Parts: sequence; C-alpha cells; structure tokens
Amino acid sequence: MLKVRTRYAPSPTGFMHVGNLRTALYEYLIAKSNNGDFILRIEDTDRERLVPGAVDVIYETLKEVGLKYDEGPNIGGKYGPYVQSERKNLYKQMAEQLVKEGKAYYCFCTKERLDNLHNQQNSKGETFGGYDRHCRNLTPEEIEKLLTEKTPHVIRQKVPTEGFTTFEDAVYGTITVKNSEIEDQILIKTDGYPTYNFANVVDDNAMRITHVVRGSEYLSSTPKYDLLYEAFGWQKPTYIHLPLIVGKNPDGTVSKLSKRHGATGFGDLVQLGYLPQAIINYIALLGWSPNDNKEIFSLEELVEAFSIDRICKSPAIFDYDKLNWFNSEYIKAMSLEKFKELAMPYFKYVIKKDLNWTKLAEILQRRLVTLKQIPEMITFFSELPDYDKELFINKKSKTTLESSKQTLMAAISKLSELKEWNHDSIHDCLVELAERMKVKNGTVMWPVRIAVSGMLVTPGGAIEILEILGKSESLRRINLGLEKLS
RNA sequence: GGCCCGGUGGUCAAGCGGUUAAGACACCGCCCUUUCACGGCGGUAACACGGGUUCGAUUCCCGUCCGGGUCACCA
Repeated sequence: MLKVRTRYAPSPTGFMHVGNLRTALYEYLIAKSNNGDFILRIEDTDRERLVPGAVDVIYETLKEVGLKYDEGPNIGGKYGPYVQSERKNLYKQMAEQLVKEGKAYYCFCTKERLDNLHNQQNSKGETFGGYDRHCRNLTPEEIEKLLTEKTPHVIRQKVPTEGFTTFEDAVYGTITVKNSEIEDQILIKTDGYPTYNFANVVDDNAMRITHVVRGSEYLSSTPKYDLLYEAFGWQKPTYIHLPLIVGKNPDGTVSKLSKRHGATGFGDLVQLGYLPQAIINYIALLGWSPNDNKEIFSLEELVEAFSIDRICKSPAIFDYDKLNWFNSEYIKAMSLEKFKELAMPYFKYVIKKDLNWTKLAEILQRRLVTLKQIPEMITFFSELPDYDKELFINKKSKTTLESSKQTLMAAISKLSELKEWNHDSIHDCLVELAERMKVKNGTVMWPVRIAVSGMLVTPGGAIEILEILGKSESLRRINLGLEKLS
C-alpha cells in the first residue's frame, strides 16, 4: 500500500478564506486518519499577483489551528523545494519533454488574436469557445523560424479532439466529458511560468501525492488534469472534490462564499472574537458528518472519526448562528483560568480600576457568544450609565417606582450594616429583607440590580454585581437610584 | 448559452427499498431562577415536481423545474 500523502497548495494572497481552510483541514484529516503525510506547497506562479508577506499568513494560520504539516517550505522535506517559483525549471523541462514526444506544441498566437477569437465566438453564440488550435499544425520550419526570432510563445498540450475522458472522484463518482469540450490548454505561459493545472500535476507526481483534495469548483477542470497524467503515463491520484461552502445573497440565492457575505477570512473571524478551534470544529461539519450525532470535536477526535465516504456532495451555507453556538460551547468548556486570560485584554480595555477579575470572568464565561461582546457587557462596572427610571418597573418581579423606592431605602440601611461583603452575606441580607417586607425575592433584587448597573440586561444578578462592585461603590449607586426615584 | 454537479424542515445534516423520516443550530412555549443567560422539558417545521421499476419508493431509472460551479497566458 502506498503511503497516503495529501497536500495543501494555496496561493499566497494574504487572505485565508474559510473555504480554503476547510480544504486544508480535510487534507490533513485524510492524511492523518490514514497515518499519512500532509504537505504544504506554495503556489506562486502568478507573478502579477504576488502579495508580500502573504506566505506568513498561511504559516501562522495553520499553526494557530494545529494543522501541522510534515513537509513544507519552512521545514523542508525530501521532495522540495515546496515553493513553485523555485521549481520553475522543472516545469519547463517537463513541458519540453511533451513537445518532443509530440504531445504538446509551441503556440505563438498573440493576446490580441486570442481576444479576437473569443469575441467572435461569443458574438456568434458558438457552442464552444476556446483556442482554435491555430498553431497546432505549424511546420517544423515555421516553428524553427519563429523560435530563432525569439517570438513570444506558450506551450500547449495537444488534447485529443475525439473520444471521452473519464475519471473517478471519491465523492462525486464517475464523471465523463467529451474531449471535444476540452481545449488545448496552456502548460507554460509566455513568462516561462507554468499554469495552475500543469504545475499541480507535475508537482503532485513529483511529491508522490496520492489524494488530490480540492473544492468542487475544480471538478470541471479535472479532465484537463487527468489528461496530463495520461500524457505523462503517470499513475493517477485519487480525486476528492469537496462541496462548496456558499453564502446567502440578499435576493435569496446563494453563491460561493465571498466577502460580500460577511467575514469569510479566518483572520476576520478571529478578529470578531471567534476561537480558532470553534471555527475548525464548525467547518469540519460543513460537508462531512460523523456516523453518530457527536458535534463537538477536537482536532484529534476529528482525525479519529474522519472518513472519506462520509463527505457529502451538496453545497453548505455558512451559518453564523451555528458558528456562534460552537463558539459559546468552546468558551464554556475552557478552564476559568484560560478564559480569564483571553478575556483580560477586553477587561482592561474598558475598566481602568482594579476589580475582582476572577469573579467577573466567572459570571461572564457562560453568557458569551464571542469575546468581542465583553466590552459592551461590562462598561457599567467602570461607570454607571445614564438610565431611565422606567427601568425600575418590572411586571414579573412586581416592582413599581414606589416599591423600588421603598426597597432601595431599606436596602441601603441593611447593606451598610454589613461587616462582610461577599456573595453569601449579600445574599442573606437581601433575602432577609424580602422576607421582612413580605415580598418575593425578585421584588427586592430587581431594583437593586437596576440601580447598581443602570441596565436592563446584565451579566450576572444583583448579588454578583454588588459583590464585584464593592460595598462603597454599590451603596453610592443605590443612593443615586434612590435620588432618581425621589 | 455549452459542459459538469447538486436538490431531505429557515440552516447544517442522518437516511442508502418497508422508519412514527434521527440529531444539532435558529425560532416558539413552559419550568427553574435575583434580570438576561445557563440548565431542564416540550413544540412548530422537510423528502422540488411528473413519469416509470417494484408488492412497496425519500431511497433505483428517466424527464421537468430550480439552484450552483465552470468555460483565462487566475489559481
């Protein structure tokens, strides 16, 4: 049995789309669930679109989510180099080999001629566009002449004009297309760099890649890919195309997930307060499902549970609601220490004075969807917001402006007598107060909480807030509330 | 438009000829409760349509419709 080897081959664009991340994830899972190797290869053959520093984004993201590769540009390996621009000569050499064997040819057509051709075909509504194979039958003399004149040229593959190409996809099954639908694809561009398909086939073969995993947008170009393997006589890999991740448009239709659907970059999502592991967990389930109903998976557990035959075919809409749920689950699942550590920057950003951060973290941890929500939830600790006295009225707690006034007055005197200021003492004090006033707990708790927070909805109840705020500040705020009611 | 792929609740999805068609998110209700939340319990909601094949189709075949992808010297 061949050792399973997969590769993640991104172009350095500086942006890690969640769709690409998901592809990387599945490549990793396929390799690791078969004790195979996962390789990182950088595809930088488009010299016009190079983005400085973009490769680092790829390294950092993979590191952050724990997709450890066995071979790659920055760690080496026995099939390097792992950057395509550094392999330029190899592609040229392989293409020349096909030319010698009569399976490819030089094409000297200019951009203008090609543009013209396309326009003509379009306006005539031709069934198939594509290259007209003008240079396919140049005589050796003509070719020689153009070459010595240093005429700019590309190398194209001679694709069969008749018959069919059939390939097998592990997810989509057998797919057959007419060869007449496939054009003589360019292998080497005028600038000497290889095209995507060609570079991939050459590298995948050279790097012993056994499973080619990519998004289903490549399904229709796979015959070209396959034809290249055939031209070289190489053993074909297993193709695994993944269903697309799509986004919902305002008009109700869907399309490939892109920026107009909201945050779609891994970095953007992290920026919004989503945890890398929650993101990974969520996208793992977009296009694959386990054979039980488990939903929360660590990367290790995914490796354990993953299997190719449970990858599904239909596209999945990226759903922020579900991502939110995963994120809150991950926040709740982490240790208090860990959570406090992650939340601290947000705490410090809003609150300059010193508080019982641990207590604050404790009440916040189980109510958060994303870390980003922290500031708006806790600013009141730092400064009492201006609020409407109507907030004191709550039907369910049976509070009115008048009852709230009475409660606050009583609460002030009882609370100021407290020697100890902690959860239990405050609790007992207020509950006793309710008992004595012959009202339900809520009738006391509600106005106290409002006075002390100035907000309708707060993280934690009255007791928790009082405890964190401290005795003097709590009393100061309750007095202010009383003034408002008087 | 040609070619390719897909079509189970609003969303992710089990299902692979016989099921009361799972589960999760979201939504709604109730309970718990010092608010919201958490938690617990319950609820609304789906096999695109039409033909076959079959004793029996969500499941297999064909057609229709709908949706998506792709048609570059980009990947």
